[in-house]
Amino acid sequence: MSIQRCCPETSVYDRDLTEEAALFKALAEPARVAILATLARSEHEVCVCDFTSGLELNQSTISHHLKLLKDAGLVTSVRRGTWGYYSLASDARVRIDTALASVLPMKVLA
Amino acid sequence: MSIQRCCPETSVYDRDLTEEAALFKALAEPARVAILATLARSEHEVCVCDFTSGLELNQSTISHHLKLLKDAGLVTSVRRGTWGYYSLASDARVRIDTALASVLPMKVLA
DNA sequence: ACGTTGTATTGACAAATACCGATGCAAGGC
DNA sequence: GCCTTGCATCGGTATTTGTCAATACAACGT
Repeated sequence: MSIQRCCPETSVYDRDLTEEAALFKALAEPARVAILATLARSEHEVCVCDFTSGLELNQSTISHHLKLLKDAGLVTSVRRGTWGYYSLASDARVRIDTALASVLPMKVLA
Repeated sequence: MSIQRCCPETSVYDRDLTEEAALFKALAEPARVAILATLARSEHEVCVCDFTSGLELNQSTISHHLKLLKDAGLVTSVRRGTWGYYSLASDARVRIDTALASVLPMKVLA
């Protein structure tokens, strides 16, 4: 009988990935991806009022999601008068791509 | 007095993005990204026992995370004897890239 | 058959989080 | 000054989710 090893032992990837997970967590809600998708497609900054009228959520809930996105560094905000405007952070795409690459690196073709 | 409109009205992106959000939710936990990172870097399938010994989590917790990843379609599993082996789903990378592109489409350079 | 072993599942609990109503705040118009 | 308006924040509740202990299950060795 040969040795019935369970497997060619693999060591678990040990780099800390909490930052990457936190970034993905910001994307883990439909309302937030809808906000990001809107910002990514808009030429200009987007008024908060557009989100409160466009999303079927309470105004305070939308404010909450905007805050989470801002905390994640994915959006920036400006206040002009009583209105608030949000834009996609310039490095949002790069940061997500980088995080994704940390998890699933592209295979280098032989 | 000109009309003090808040903004050039922007409509919120209206396609349903719950699927994309669900996919990102699978990536929204350090343990799960560690599992994916391990699978992505392994030549072979990885034994569950490697995760239970490599991650500082209860065996049932790891089994739970593996299930979530499997439900998300990001990993596949095989049972061989009493051992279980997990692999990265072949389309995992593509599915995530596609989801990300749905949210943040690449800008087409003029 | 019986015990062992590796993994999945169940149940319970705690922590995190999404949601809303109410309130606070800052800016503008009167 | 006061009222209105747009947004943020606070407080509370309900849902989700991460975690573990205990148990179930399936395959193997004896």
